[in-house]
Amino acid sequence: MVKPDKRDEIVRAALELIAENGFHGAPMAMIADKAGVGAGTIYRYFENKEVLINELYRELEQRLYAVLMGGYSPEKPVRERFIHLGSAILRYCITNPLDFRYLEQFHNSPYGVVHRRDKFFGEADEKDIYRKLFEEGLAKKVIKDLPLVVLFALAFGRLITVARDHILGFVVLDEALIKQTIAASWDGLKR
Amino acid sequence: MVKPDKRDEIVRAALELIAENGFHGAPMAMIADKAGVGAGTIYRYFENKEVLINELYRELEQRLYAVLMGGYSPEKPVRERFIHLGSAILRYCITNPLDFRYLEQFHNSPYGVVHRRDKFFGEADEKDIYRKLFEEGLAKKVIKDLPLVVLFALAFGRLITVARDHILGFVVLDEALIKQTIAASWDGLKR
DNA sequence: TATTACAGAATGAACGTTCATTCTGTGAAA
DNA sequence: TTTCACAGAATGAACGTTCATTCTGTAATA
Repeated sequence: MVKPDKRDEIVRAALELIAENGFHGAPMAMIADKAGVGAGTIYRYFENKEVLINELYRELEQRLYAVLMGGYSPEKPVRERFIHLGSAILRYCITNPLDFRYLEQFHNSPYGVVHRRDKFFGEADEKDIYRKLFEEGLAKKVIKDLPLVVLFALAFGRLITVARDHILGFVVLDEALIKQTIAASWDGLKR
Repeated sequence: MVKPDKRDEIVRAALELIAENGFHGAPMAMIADKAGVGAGTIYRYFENKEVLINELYRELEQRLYAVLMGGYSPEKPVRERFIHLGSAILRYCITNPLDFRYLEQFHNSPYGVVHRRDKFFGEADEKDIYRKLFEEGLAKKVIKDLPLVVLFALAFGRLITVARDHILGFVVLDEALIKQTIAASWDGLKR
């Protein structure tokens, strides 16, 4: 009975508003307006704002995961896989600036910290390809002997920063620059 | 007539609350309470909340700048200077977690984006030692030929990420690990 | 006494959420 | 085919709360 297109409209509106104005620049009334829906209607689909925010995050996370896995071959060398993942992330962020901005907002909010803490102390996730990749790199001694968390920060912390600069208009990332950036990132990791 | 110690208390309370709970977890009434001051009193020292937030940011920026410049010798080789700056930043963030968290909150808020945009399109700042350092590195061909913004992201984006992980308790950064992290960061930059 | 600094109560705008009501589409009855 | 009854989807005005800011009376200072 529940038509999914209303739900979709709500999610899309929330994504757009939150990505552009932050959580506090996106009141429920405004989201409803943009979705072409009554304010109360949102609550037929989401228990409250927090649930909406978390559900949207999970959807984006899944989309990103699908993109990362596209063309990913676990049997290739560590370096190649690293470059594959790095390029995929950068490209995704650049072609989906709204998604990227939303993910950033989320990660830099209390929601994000809780989420990360849960992940960190929780069971190893089957989906956690980074962890696997780095652990293999460590075992094969092709990357520096540093804690996983530090490796992750070194590798991707910088990429995210570059993506943000692109979206804010401080650089224009073309194909060549993406390649060079990822290569530089790898240089920091490899032994 | 205006006693500066009240102002100081207000600033200190704001720093602590905002660093720990974000801008929206730090209502003016709570800041006043923590500062041991009436809510209205804040407005004798700061026109409004935004002004308070920006002023606090500028104070922290200056403190950080002073730390970075301590023992900095512009005549030393690029690599050494890079390592000096990187270690100084990391150490500052680690020993002043409140400052660090505040700066992060700021940078990830609309205030921060405006601030950065102004800086980017404004005149070259005399205080901008990174720019000078990287420009010199480029001229002397010791670092990769990439846009300044990308170099900056590669170099420090990751350090910030590592610092956050430390503060959130995901790694413990000891002296050795700091050294290794900075070294890895340099490896990504050098030609 | 006149002036300034201050605390905290008062104010009003903005927000998330609720709920009484209206709308819409479907299936039964005629 | 037309009419009617009904379920449940949708609505938006209203509510209670929270917050930044302003107002007001009081105490300290000069």
